[in-house]
Amino acid sequence: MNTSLGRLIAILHRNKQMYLNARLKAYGITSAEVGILMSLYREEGRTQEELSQWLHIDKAATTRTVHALEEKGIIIRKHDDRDRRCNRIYLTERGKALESSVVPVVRGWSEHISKLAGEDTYNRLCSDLESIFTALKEEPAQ
Amino acid sequence: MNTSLGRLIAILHRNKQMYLNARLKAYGITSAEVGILMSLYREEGRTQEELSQWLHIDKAATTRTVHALEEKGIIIRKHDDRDRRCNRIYLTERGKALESSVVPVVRGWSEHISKLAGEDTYNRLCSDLESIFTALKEEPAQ
DNA sequence: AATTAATAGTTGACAAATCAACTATTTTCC
DNA sequence: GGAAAATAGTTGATTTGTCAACTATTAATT
Repeated sequence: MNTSLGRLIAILHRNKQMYLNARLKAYGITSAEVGILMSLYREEGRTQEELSQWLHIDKAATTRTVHALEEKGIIIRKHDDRDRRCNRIYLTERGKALESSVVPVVRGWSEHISKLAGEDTYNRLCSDLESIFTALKEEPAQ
Repeated sequence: MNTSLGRLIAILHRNKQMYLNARLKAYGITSAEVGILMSLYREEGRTQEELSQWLHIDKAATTRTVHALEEKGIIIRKHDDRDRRCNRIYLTERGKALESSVVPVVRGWSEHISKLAGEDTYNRLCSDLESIFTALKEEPAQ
């Protein structure tokens, strides 16, 4: 085999980040913030811990990205009254309004890749990654 | 579809970095440096530009990673006499000696994923990514 | 009920990468 | 041959993320 999985994954990852950053700059949003936003568009009121788990990023990264979004007035943090350790994250009006701009850009990258790969290959790729991901989650601690 | 390609790619990418960093810490090598090293193990004497293109990273990132490897005495930079703009990168004895430690770790992650996915899925994933990658390279400027 | 464990979040130090602006060479082409 | 353009590399500012050590709060154990 000529090349390694790791290299290809890294290249694709960076390609995505550059694609998103270039197109979201106009809205003052970065690629890391998109992850949080997309998760909130599915379901508001998640805790930072839940966001970290969803995105598989360190909770410290979540803290910083959430703070940045709060500074920009896109989300607000509220203490959970039942468990005051938790911050629950909600979209502001401005955050909600951004959905119609942000989602198409995110979708745009997937479509871009889908066109390059062909739809069948793309779908197969997604489901293969999905099954790896599932196995990864069930794995005992490394 | 429940989840997005972008999210899965990012998660896999971070999983790889953590895997490598944890196992290469003992050798004083980081995941970014591995990319350069693996490329040099294939062929020494590449220029920074060639390394940047191989890894699809910014030339500024290459500069910094190459400098770090030089500091550690793992590689040396030599001006190309034909074209003095170029730095050609060579492994030191220490760099060469590291191959037998570094390569198995890198291979270890691929094997780890291969086990999780199953060999057939893994091979299919690699070839699908490869074809996307080929298309990406041939693409006109974004 | 009090101590101990675990969980959620924050902070500081660092690593990995981008972009933009810069220097130094080499190529092009008039 | 000399001006302009292209190429290779560097540097500074910024983003994205990890890890480790910390504070608060809640849950478990005795």
